[in-house]
Amino acid sequence: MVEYNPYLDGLFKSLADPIRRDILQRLVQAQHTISQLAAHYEMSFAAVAKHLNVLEKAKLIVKRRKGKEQIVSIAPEALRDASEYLAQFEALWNYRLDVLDQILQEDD
Amino acid sequence: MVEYNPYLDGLFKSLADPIRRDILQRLVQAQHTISQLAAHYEMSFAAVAKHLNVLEKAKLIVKRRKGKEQIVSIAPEALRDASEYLAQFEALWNYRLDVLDQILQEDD
DNA sequence: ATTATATTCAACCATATGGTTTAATGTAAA
DNA sequence: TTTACATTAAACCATATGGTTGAATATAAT
Repeated sequence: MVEYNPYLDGLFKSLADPIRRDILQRLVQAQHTISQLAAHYEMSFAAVAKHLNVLEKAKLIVKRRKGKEQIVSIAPEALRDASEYLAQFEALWNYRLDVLDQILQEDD
Repeated sequence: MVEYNPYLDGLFKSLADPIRRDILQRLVQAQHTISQLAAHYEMSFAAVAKHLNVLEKAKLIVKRRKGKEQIVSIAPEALRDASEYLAQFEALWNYRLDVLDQILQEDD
């Protein structure tokens, strides 16, 4: 009955880290190279690169090479997937409230 | 510049686990006692209780005692918070596209 | 061809996470 | 007041995570 969806695992796991959310905030406004992103944080370059790998596996960002640099940009489809997953709860929840309403009306 | 929001950490971390997502799916349809929930999974009772603690800390569920049982229900506000956080990206993204449009039009 | 820059990879470490089992606690029922 | 049931807490274990440093690789610039 449990629908194992590793894609959602990676998506939400990515979003659970404040550094990764901050990276997404920057990327939604403009693309950056890996170095440019790394310069904003106090941790090592390698640590930021690891965060980017996590985001990339979750399909939240894409990288493309330009010369010796790598340009990182956001991939909003995954954000939408996460958003739609949550919206589905709201739909179920509203359905439940409707059913409750009907039951109450039947008491009249 | 990084907005450390531990509330979002807990929210998305909770959603990153398939068991916890499944629990939320069940709860959005009806409330359950802890035992009822635990009966659906192959892991130990204690493990399920731990998952519920994670969800409770994230404010995704609430428990209330009824006799010797504890009744678990969903707390949809937190789901909405997560949903709104993601929607904010979509807004920023659309803004960025608009700006891009304007720049292109200025070339005419 | 050498050197500098940007990135990736590997080894390592401390802590967090998700599971276990067993003991302790709170509440209801006999 | 025992006894049974539901839950919580504690101790423990294996693996994952997020960080480090240093070496290796890829591309550009001299």
